[in-house]
Amino acid sequence: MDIRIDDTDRKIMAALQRDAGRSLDEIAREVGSSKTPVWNRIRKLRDAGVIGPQTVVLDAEALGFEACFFVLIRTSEHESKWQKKFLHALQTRPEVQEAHRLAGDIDYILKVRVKNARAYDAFYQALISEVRVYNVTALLSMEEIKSTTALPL
Amino acid sequence: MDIRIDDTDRKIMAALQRDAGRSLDEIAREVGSSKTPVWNRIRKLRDAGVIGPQTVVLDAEALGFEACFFVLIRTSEHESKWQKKFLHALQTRPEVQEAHRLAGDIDYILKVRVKNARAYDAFYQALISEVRVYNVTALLSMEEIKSTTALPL
DNA sequence: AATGAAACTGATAAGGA
DNA sequence: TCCTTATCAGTTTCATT
Repeated sequence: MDIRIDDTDRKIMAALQRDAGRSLDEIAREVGSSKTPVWNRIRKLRDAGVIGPQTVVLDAEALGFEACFFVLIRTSEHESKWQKKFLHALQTRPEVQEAHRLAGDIDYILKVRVKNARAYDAFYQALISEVRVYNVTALLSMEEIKSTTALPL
Repeated sequence: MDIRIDDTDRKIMAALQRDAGRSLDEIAREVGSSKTPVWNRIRKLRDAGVIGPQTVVLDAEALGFEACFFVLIRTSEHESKWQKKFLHALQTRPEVQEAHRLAGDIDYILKVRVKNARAYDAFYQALISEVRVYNVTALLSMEEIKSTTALPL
């Protein structure tokens, strides 16, 4: 299950991150190779799960998602039963775009994208009624300065 | 520049978010329409900028990006000259995957993806030597519970 | 919205460095 | 082993109906 990733693989992935909606020929030209080897490498990386699904970036604001919150959560509960329920709630709710378990003082951070402040409140009320949390701080984004999923390969 | 987005448009975008690497025929089947109208709608949405670039999701861990920090920043400086410099620093540094200006107590939040803790420290030192900040708190992610860019259309 | 035609692309096979 | 070339079914793109 070990996979060797060389420089050409990295170049291909960088090219795909930049714009995955291009032909193999164009990608191949960009990385200085040709169709077949590029295709084989992409397949290899996909099979290994290094390259995941292909998506499009949508304009959240244009689609009415005008509010974005970062939510800092502290909890006193750390039993596996509680955690399971909490994780399930996060996975299920589509407004949760990111969720991380943290080291230290704060236990979890969420990124929550909603249409407006009222929708955030609805989310918040639903969450705290589902699982007990000790302390919640919501940080409201005023401006998205940067947003990318690209890794600096 | 106003664009009307109807239910079919939303279905198409939802389908593309799920998996953009499919043929028009498949997308059309999924949304219950056919090739030509779907193609015309996608083109319209792309031209309007609602549908943005196409990318691939890469496995950060597999590529050696094993550390992810959320960085909370407070600053005392609010002049436009400082801000310009700060924003430029964020835009330029590839380890910054997200940056938001916040309302309230904390001024900015960053999501920083790096290979390891040492790389984070290098980033941090470089940042504070470039621009003055009053207070920085780094939250270290132990586990990425959820990560998606999909909007719940 | 369906048809259809031309250009382009993805996917694979065969053979070479 | 990895690359190049050749091939062709499938796909995109777009004009016409």
